[in-house]
Amino acid sequence: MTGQVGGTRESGRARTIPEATVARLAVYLRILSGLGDRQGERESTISSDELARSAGVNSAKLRKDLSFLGTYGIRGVGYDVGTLTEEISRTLGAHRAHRVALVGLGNLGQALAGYPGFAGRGFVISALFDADPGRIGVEVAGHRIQHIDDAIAVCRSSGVTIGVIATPASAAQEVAEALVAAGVRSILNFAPGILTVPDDVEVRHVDLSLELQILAFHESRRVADLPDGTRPEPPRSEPLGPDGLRSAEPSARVATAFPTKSITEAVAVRS
Amino acid sequence: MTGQVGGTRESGRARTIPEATVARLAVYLRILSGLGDRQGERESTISSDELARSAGVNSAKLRKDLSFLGTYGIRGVGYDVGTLTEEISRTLGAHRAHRVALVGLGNLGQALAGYPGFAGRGFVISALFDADPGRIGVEVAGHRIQHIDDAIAVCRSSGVTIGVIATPASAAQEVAEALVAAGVRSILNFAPGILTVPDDVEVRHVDLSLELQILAFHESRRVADLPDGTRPEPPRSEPLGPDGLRSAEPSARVATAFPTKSITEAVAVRS
DNA sequence: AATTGTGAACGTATTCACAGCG
DNA sequence: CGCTGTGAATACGTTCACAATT
Repeated sequence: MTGQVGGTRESGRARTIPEATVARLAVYLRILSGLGDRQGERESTISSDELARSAGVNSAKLRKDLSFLGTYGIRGVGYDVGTLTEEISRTLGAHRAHRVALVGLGNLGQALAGYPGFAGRGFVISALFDADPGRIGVEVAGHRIQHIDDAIAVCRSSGVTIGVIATPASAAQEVAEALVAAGVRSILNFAPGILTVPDDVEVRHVDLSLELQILAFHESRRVADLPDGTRPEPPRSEPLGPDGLRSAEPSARVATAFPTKSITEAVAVRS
Repeated sequence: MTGQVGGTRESGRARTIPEATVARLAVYLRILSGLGDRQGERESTISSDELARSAGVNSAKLRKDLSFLGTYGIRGVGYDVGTLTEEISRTLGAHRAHRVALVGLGNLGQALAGYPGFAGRGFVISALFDADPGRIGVEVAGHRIQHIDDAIAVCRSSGVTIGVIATPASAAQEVAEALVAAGVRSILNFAPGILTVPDDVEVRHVDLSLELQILAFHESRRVADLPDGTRPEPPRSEPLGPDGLRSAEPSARVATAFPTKSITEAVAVRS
């Protein structure tokens, strides 16, 4: 929320790093990491322009981002891949393994438990929790699911620092409180809805239906506004329908309030 | 990327709506929708302050957000829940059902197929695609998985407007191109890595490992700030564990480059 | 000659604070 | 009197453009 995230380093630069930059550093790191073994040749440097293109940003932004880490580039040459990787890695805390507790093992939770991006980048799943008695004891991704009521003890004793919530929305707040009580200060929340936590707890919220609605907004804008044929109504279309059948379906109108509330499965309810 | 998203309405206000506002409108809408039937009583108005609190934003921001839709509040009173719901809904295109194609039915894809947030908010899954021959024909969430090569024909004829990519990273670009060829202009991408698409295609990227890394960064900052300590070693323990149990594990050091590249499952590779 | 690092300009988003209105 | 709507102030983020540097 602050937009600026602090930290002090012994020697030189790097005082605070903007949030937006932190997110991109992770992207750069992924690209740099992939570079290492992908290129058979030993490419040891990369220019801001090249890296920026791979990351889908412009090079000025990239250079400014990197400048928050200190001065690691070589003018006229570029950045040493090894050094840069190391530096970003250090900054992001990617040197350490972080122990993760995953709460809620419905469809989504199970998918997350097996997600290579978790295990593959220094995130170690240390515990799985659920409230459903039918799930307790079941093994998923090499871990036995434990009851959420044991979360405090288990997380504390195993040093969990990151919690992932993949429960229905109705359980999320409660789970968050348990995680906080267990000393977890970083939470990744997949359940819809706001989580209320102490100020020193960092919450990131991934809201799938929100993303879809943002897309839907843009989608609607496309076809809206036909005052003067701005949109060439181009490639798509097809014998899509009788009258200028819109991409969206006007007939299948959707209630504004959410319809069924049918908890088809675990994962996340409502919305 | 413009930060401002356009649209014209016949009568009055609403010219362009900031991206940040669009995202929050979806949040407000969810809250308003939930309000309807949850409160037994017929609460017909809500103040900016109340709604803002539910949404986790401050009330000035909320009012400014709503002001982009037009003037629907009543001074001294608040907003009529019904009107406001309707207005936001219209703006977000939530009146229409949007047809969604989901590509990649590994763990994550299957979880998404059953996700209530998709079906529950006007998003209709119309087709499922995969490239794995072993999955073709399998039924998931009431749909038979089809081969990705058929995506163009199927999406066109069924009027799909939104594509969701839940394949491994290696397949994502190719899939995106197929979707674009099929006329899809809105893509939600769960695969890590950049997607290159034409300018008029809107891509939203959900990157799970990125989120974790951002959390890890903050996690590291918590314990960092040692006067000199090169190796950020012992995070001051909290009222955490018994002995000085560290939040992050210094021993289980993690390679900078990604380790195995083991494509454990579908979902998304590397990172 | 090529490429970094960065101050200054610009654009976007948030917050303040209060006039205007029901 | 309470609450909205919004201009003005501020904070944040991106882009420009060029001097510094290898």
